[in-house]
Amino acid sequence: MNTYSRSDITAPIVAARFCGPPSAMLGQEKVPCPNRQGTQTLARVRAALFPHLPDVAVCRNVAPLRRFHAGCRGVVGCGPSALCSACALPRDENACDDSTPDSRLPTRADTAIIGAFLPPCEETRVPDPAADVRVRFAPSPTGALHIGGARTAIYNWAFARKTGGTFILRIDDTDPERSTAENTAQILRSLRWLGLDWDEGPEAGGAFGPYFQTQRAHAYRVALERMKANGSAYPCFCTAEELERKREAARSGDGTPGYDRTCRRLSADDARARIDGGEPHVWRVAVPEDRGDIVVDDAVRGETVFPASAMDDFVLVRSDGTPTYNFATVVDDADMEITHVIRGDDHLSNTPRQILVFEALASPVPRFAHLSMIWGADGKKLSKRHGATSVEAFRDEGILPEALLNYLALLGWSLDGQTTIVSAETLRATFSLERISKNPAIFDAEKLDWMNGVYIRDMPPEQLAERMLPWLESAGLASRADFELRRAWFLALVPLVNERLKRMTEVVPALGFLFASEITLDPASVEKALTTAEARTALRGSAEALGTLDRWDAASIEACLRAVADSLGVKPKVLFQAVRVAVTGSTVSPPLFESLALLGSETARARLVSAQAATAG
RNA sequence: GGCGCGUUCGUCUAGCGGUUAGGACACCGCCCUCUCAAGGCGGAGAUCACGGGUUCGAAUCCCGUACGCGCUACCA
Repeated sequence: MNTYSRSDITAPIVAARFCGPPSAMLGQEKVPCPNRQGTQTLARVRAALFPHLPDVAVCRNVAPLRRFHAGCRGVVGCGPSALCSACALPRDENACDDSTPDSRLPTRADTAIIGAFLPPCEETRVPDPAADVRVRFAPSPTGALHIGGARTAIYNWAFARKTGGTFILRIDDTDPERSTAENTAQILRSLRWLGLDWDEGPEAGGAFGPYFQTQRAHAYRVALERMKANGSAYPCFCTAEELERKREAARSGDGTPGYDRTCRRLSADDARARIDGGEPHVWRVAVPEDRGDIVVDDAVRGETVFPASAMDDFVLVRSDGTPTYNFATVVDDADMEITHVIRGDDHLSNTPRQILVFEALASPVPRFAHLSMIWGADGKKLSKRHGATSVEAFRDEGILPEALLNYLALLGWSLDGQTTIVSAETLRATFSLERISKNPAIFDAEKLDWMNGVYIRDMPPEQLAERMLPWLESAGLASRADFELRRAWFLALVPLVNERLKRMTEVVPALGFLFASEITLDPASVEKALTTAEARTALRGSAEALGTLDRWDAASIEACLRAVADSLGVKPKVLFQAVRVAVTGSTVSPPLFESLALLGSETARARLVSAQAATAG
């Protein structure tokens, strides 16, 4: 492992590819690029604005904030990953710490502020979206991961895997009231349970962090500075009451609601004076006057056009300094170089607003793909009333992760219209944005159950046995030690149930009679199969005959019982049902002879006897 | 109110100008069978929301209408 310490920094000057005004340039040199073949042009620039810094160079369009050790504060834009440009050592997240910033080096905020004053770079990097896909799933930890979010995560993951891109997990925890660490933990757990792995994000690290919005305050500050500098953001001092009044007026008026841009007309001096005077204010985007209609080329919906006139100067930063959602996500997406935004339909109307911010930041606008919502069976928004909605609830109700993944993947996406069983492997090999459907979908729990059954049936026996154990354990019927001790016996359980289970929760009711020492006979079953004199005779005959068996296996038991039925003149079916109820407690059970074989001769005969006693009177 | 999105069997979907509108779940029937399942075979189920166009021809393209949903916050 490569280690790194602050003293390893030999040059106090941070260099990067330079594209600022020549007057600011102190020197220029071509150096070998540490990250790829060839050279890059480095420049040294006097940043007069930042006297506490040494000579600094930045390029605003070459991803100025990327790819350096967390503690290095370096700047570079050259290829994905590999070396830290400030120390030229391989990046190793764990070896760096960000706790003691070096005052000689520009902070991230500094570099970006400088960038804002520089003209656009001639060599704007044109990302090739096909070659370098970066997608993100950005849940808000205000609750458990629900199936809508899970589906969004699945699509993002599948798309990243299919394209060989990067899947990023980011936590949108800007709502301090409702965001909890436990929710975050649960979301990570749910994603992992589904088999989704992320390349960057919590517990995975990555060069574009931090991945929690609450830790990204500086990024929002920097972005706002840039927007202030290029005139795309302005302070607004209007009070809530004033705004409310304006909204009312607009709503009853010509039908173009939104902020009336009063404060946009303030002079710069005026605004500065009021800010300096401590007057509370928010920051708004200045939607360009000459901006034409905004078209969103959505991968799912095609081109949708939003009239620019409908865009008002919405708030970017609240009066308490925190960013609004539409600002924060864009800053994050821009900083993290997200190429494709795959998310819920409810954000489609926000997209033109966000595009405006991307443009103001001079960042490439990602491709969008908006997914339709998932509804409950009644066509209403999914809620507790519809039963399980969180991933963990499905887990607890005996749904297999691969089944939930499969079901959710097909709820809004199709491979070919025929295929219904899609493994994670085929998903990651075949997923495409083009085959996402536009229609909202209603969640069909019955189909999920069917699919779960398919996965249970198709599972290798050893694996099913293994997966059944936790359910038996939590019911107090078996233990791990038990399982290890009698592996063959547990394995033999599988064929009894694998064709009969829809959910893993059914394991215990289906197999309980094989574990419990005592069983209770289901009254309705007794009524149906045990009340006749014929049935009691059958039980007695069966108990006796089985006692003489020297081979205790399914075939022998079957032969024996058929012989008993024959000699007693009782219909085999009648005898079997009587025995079934006596031994399993119910008219519905796994196959009788196999069940008896696994139960053991002793217990089986004991139950036949006690059932006679129970029904005698 | 304004803007945007959506509408193919009960449900999920295929379809991208010419199909008997295909598949899956659920449902019904038959077969198999020691119960329940699973499996096999078959069936019913969609005037492609509605109304206009364009076209020789439209579920597919265009325009309206209806209904549903989203956004229109110093929510996310």
